[in-house]
Amino acid sequence: MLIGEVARRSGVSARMLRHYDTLGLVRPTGRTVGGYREYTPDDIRRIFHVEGLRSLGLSLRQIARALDEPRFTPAALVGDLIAQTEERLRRDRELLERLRAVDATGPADWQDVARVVELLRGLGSHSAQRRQQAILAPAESAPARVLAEAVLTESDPYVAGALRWALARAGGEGVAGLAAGMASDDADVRRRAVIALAALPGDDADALLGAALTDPDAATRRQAALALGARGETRAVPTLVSMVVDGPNDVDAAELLGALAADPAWADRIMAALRTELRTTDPAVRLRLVQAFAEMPGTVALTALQQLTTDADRPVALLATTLVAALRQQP
Amino acid sequence: MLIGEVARRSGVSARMLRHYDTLGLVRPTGRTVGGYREYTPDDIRRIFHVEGLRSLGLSLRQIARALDEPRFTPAALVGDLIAQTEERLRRDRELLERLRAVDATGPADWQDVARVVELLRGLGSHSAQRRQQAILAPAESAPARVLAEAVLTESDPYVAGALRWALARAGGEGVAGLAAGMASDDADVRRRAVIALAALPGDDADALLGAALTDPDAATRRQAALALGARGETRAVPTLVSMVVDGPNDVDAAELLGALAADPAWADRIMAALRTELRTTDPAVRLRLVQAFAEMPGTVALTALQQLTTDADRPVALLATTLVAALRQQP
DNA sequence: TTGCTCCTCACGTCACGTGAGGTGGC
DNA sequence: TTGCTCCTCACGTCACGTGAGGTGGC
Repeated sequence: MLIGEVARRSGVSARMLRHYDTLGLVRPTGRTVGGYREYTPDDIRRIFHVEGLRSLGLSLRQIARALDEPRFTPAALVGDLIAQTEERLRRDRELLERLRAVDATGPADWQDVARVVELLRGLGSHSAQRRQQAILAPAESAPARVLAEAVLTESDPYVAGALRWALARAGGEGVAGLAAGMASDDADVRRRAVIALAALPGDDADALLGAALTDPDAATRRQAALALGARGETRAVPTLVSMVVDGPNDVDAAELLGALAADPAWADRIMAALRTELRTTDPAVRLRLVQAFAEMPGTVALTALQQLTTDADRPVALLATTLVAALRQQP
Repeated sequence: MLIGEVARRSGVSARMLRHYDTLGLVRPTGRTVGGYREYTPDDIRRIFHVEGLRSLGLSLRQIARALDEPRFTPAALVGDLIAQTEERLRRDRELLERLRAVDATGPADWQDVARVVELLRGLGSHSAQRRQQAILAPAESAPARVLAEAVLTESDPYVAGALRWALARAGGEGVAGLAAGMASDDADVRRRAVIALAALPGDDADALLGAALTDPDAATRRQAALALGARGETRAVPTLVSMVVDGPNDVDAAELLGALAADPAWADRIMAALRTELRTTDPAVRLRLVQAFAEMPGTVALTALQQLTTDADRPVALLATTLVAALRQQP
């Protein structure tokens, strides 16, 4: 069979078949009188053989060895090819991430692109100091989306602080980026998103924080409650009350409850909730609740604490007495 | 700054810096008297600029355009780069799959490798006929692992049949491959795995089929019960009974229950289960149960059906009468 | 004689690495 | 004078595509 027909049947170009011939990879068994290459069925099988190995990513030289040196066994080479392919996949995944981040900022010119790439490079550094610099360096504010992505994975507290600052300054797209973080399976990521959202204004941020009150992770719920409480959102009250009961951040929670109790209607509800919790017998919990009473607006706090000065629970009565005295000293 | 120091600081080789110069990409602003390239801080910034764009996968010529033609805006090119990277990722993922499949067969020589590649190519064809051919062609039996993977995704019933046949012939690793399929989130894949397991002998296959009795997908559970019932496994009884009640494959299920009832102890249990179900008022269910009675061993069936000839439910009584007559005719 | 197929030789691609052979500045 | 750095020119890599210029067989 002449080279043209072989090319048509095998899908390998005539040029490549001549190249295989030059390399000694597939030598046609015969030539016509006119010097035309003549391929036998065996030659053609060899061509398919070669194409099969090529589809695994072997180079032509590797294939030549594979076909001619019986000693050259597949085991090691296939392993190498797997490792190389995995490495290429890893790099390409990283590249795609960078490209998507750049694309998301909608750059107007290549100057913008270069800035985002540099920011990403800085944020991807292993040195916390480099990350700091990358955040603080840009003259204009960095793209909010990129900062939002970074704040979701930043574990260094100072760098995270800088990121939140830059994010608040950048405005706009930041909330959307953090919303993606709220959908993460990783509780740490959700918690970081909540902390960053706390610093961003707007109804969208409010809504996301509200949703975070029912987060499966307790620390995330607490951060959301603190953020909402600070924004004067009474939705946070039940979580804040449970924070007083459970301990972590109880002082902050109590302070926010006191502020929310400035509204008399809410003062009643909050006091009722705290009194219900006081029925427990856990002494530590009762003491935290008494301290929370002291954060309530003046009269409310005094009335409640005075009743407790005669409580059967001795430490509670003592603490209440002390707090009443302290409150009376402050005009 | 001379080229050597620039190379050291930027990480770009001196050779590449000269190359950038030739391309006009980064031309050092000055030359010393001796003709040495002299880079200014601005030149160096430009080098970093170039490296940034290179990290996005732009070619040197694209970078040259990007830096010199203000009209050449990023939007389209970045989109193209994303598309190209996605395409490369897709190809590399496919390649990795092929390489892993080849590696898993532990080929002794390149002849083996080529055979597996050809089999994979055939199994990946869009034509069902090609897939058939690929399965039936190999002189030695094809690697079981590859066949197992293929049977999990094969939707053509004839090709799937050929695959199961080849798999049973190949033996060995097939069960392991199907076990992976049992862990799939896709109910279709699990069902195909169960059907293929049904044709493979051994305790491992038994165990997997047993586990499939509690599969979330009803069709998968039914296939598992039919397979286990056919192997004489009484574990399948509850599912087989519910198949008689629910309808699909009720005739097959009843037949298998009849066979399992050859053991008198199990005959009692099966009859008890069927009688319990007979308390329903659904006429179709009752008729299916009556028909199932007829599959029980001789005396057991006759006794049960005779009682039902006087059932208050008219169609049930008629069917029972007919079946009693039919059973009496067969010696 | 006219298309068509085939031949060999050779250049271009892309981002470099690696010399060879020579020179400038401490 | 001796290293060191720099210079230009040029070849090699890898798997091809694309001519140019020429020839064989229907």
